[in-house]
Amino acid sequence: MNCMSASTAPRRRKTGPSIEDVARLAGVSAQTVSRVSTGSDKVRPDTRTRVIEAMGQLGYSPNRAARALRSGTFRTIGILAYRFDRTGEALTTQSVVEAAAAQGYSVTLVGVTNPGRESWESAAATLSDQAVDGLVVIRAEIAAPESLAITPYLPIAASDSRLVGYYPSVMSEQTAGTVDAVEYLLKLGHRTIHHIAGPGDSYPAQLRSAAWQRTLEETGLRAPEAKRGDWSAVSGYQVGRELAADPNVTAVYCANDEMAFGLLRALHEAGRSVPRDVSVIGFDGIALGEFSTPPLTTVAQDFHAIGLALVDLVIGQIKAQIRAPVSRVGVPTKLIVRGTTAPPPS
Amino acid sequence: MNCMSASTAPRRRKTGPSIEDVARLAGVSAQTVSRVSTGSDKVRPDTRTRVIEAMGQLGYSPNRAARALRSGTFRTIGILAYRFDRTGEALTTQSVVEAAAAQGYSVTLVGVTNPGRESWESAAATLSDQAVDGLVVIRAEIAAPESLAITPYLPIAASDSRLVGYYPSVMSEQTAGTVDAVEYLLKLGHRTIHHIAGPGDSYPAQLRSAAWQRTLEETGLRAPEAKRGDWSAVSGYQVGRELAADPNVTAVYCANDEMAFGLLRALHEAGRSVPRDVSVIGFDGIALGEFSTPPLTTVAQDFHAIGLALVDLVIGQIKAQIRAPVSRVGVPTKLIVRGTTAPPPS
DNA sequence: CTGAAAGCGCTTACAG
DNA sequence: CTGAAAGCGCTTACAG
Repeated sequence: MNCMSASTAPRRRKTGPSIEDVARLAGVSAQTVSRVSTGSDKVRPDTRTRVIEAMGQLGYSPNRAARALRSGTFRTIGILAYRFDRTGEALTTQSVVEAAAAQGYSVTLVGVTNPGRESWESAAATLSDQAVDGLVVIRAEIAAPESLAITPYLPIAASDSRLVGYYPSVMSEQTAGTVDAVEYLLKLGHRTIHHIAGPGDSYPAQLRSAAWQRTLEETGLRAPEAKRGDWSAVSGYQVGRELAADPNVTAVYCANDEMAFGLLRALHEAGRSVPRDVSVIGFDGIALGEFSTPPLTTVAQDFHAIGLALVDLVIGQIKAQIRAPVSRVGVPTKLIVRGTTAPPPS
Repeated sequence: MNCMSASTAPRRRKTGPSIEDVARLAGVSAQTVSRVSTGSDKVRPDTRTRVIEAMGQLGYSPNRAARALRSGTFRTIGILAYRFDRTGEALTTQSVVEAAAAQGYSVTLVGVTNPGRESWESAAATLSDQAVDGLVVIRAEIAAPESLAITPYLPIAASDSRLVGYYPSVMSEQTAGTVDAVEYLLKLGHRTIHHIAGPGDSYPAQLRSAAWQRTLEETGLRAPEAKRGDWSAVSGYQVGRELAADPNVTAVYCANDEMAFGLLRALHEAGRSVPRDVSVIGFDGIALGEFSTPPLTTVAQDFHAIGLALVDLVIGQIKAQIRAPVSRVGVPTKLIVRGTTAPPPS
């Protein structure tokens, strides 16, 4: 499993040059060095130049711990999530990192290893112990908003349906997105739309299911019984097999793209042609959706915009030194029509 | 795009109780409180209890900045990557977060917004300015290892082919994995194996291409000219169309799964049946690979094991207070045979 | 097992 | 525009 090769000389880690070292070399006070490194404008140009030269020569960079201790700010925001490796979380995290970096902030990941109540409390406890100035919560799958016991003064922004109404929030307009999908299928001529829902304890899943049902009912249709998956492609495949076996099924709205992938395979195996026999729409807009067979029609979320808004919301609060009022920013979804949708067989 | 609703009273953020407050309440010295919070065993049980009670009552948690400043350790490791939202990076990051948390470490993300030389230098500069005790570098796509100017005393572990030989490294055994894939196709009876390579400036891509070519040559075959993609499914689709148009092509080894997805679609559109007419193997083992049509045979990487090994390597160095010798841990890949491979048409 | 003192490396008032 | 002093909240020697 491994092989060792030549080595670097082991040595104790030494701490870098201090502000005093720079001050001495530049012939100024530590005070002035500090002003230069924080970007204050109250320094004479030639003094500044001398200091910057000394910094370069010594390879100085300010000790973040000392700076944080004194100034009371870490220039770091935390991301709290249940997992970081799924589509939504990963894309949002990437966007948060970029947006935060653009404003000079670092990002620390705060994971929750299991979704039980206890671990959320410990995550919250860890949080106050954390070196962050603010917090972004993304799809955290908590049991109850109250269990997220965050210090009342910590700036926070969430993208988690459960937390809407409790904290400043940024959410995709899932209901509108669902309506778009269902109405599109209806307009294509389908007599009813079946549904693969997400897990029952997921609030976004509930939202999408409710919107699907309501849209059908408002058109005077009775919603057929929904199948339920767990977001995974396997689960979409499993419940998809029942759907594929039912000749009355001509259109299915899936609560996410991965389950749609599973359904696509189930339909394929059952010899049902997509979109000739059955139309399928997913939700999320994952990159690979363009390369399913056929390419997946989907309701795409704009995770990039969500990350940006989240960072703006948190950094705004940090700068203003106040927790923002509870609010809700809605980010529009977009129906991307590709190859899995067509009129029903005549 | 948004709507505001009722508000929480805006208030200034206040700093929590200090160690002195706890000491006073518990009737001990700050010293003793410190011993309790750092888990020292030199405290009498009843004293400890009293202190813990006081901590709970006050909601005390130690100020990380002060602790870091005094002790010289942040209990944080940084992850340096070009992006965090692709399969490999996201899965490795998740694994690093879990493993780090298990040892009481937080994880800070250090992104590199563009892959040019300059930004790597600035990322490295930012790094010394960063509050981390050690660094994990994952698939960073740097131009040259030398451009990653890390303080020589910062503990580091990398999972980046370019960095092997420069830093302690953890890598999938890509060459062995490629050999497995190519030999499997050969054993199935294919007369030659075509190849969709990754981008030319990617070292992992070069490794996989070289291993593919060498394996063919060692069997006495001349390797056909490789097509080149950029890791994306679209690129796999584009070069895949040429492959699909060539009747001599019966087997293709793709440098990653996403390009394989693109190829699958190109073959499908060209009316070439998989695996009857053409066999396809990918690399990575993404979750959706099980749900392509047909399910994708692939060389899976164990990103979880990679993350674990990375964390062990870094934290080991932090604890030992030395930069580890340059080493290389190889993590085996695994050929997962699914539905895209079969003997060639007779 | 417990405590009084010093100091980690900065930035924040306060002078000049 | 620049500097001398104080102190952020802890932990690290050093005593006892």
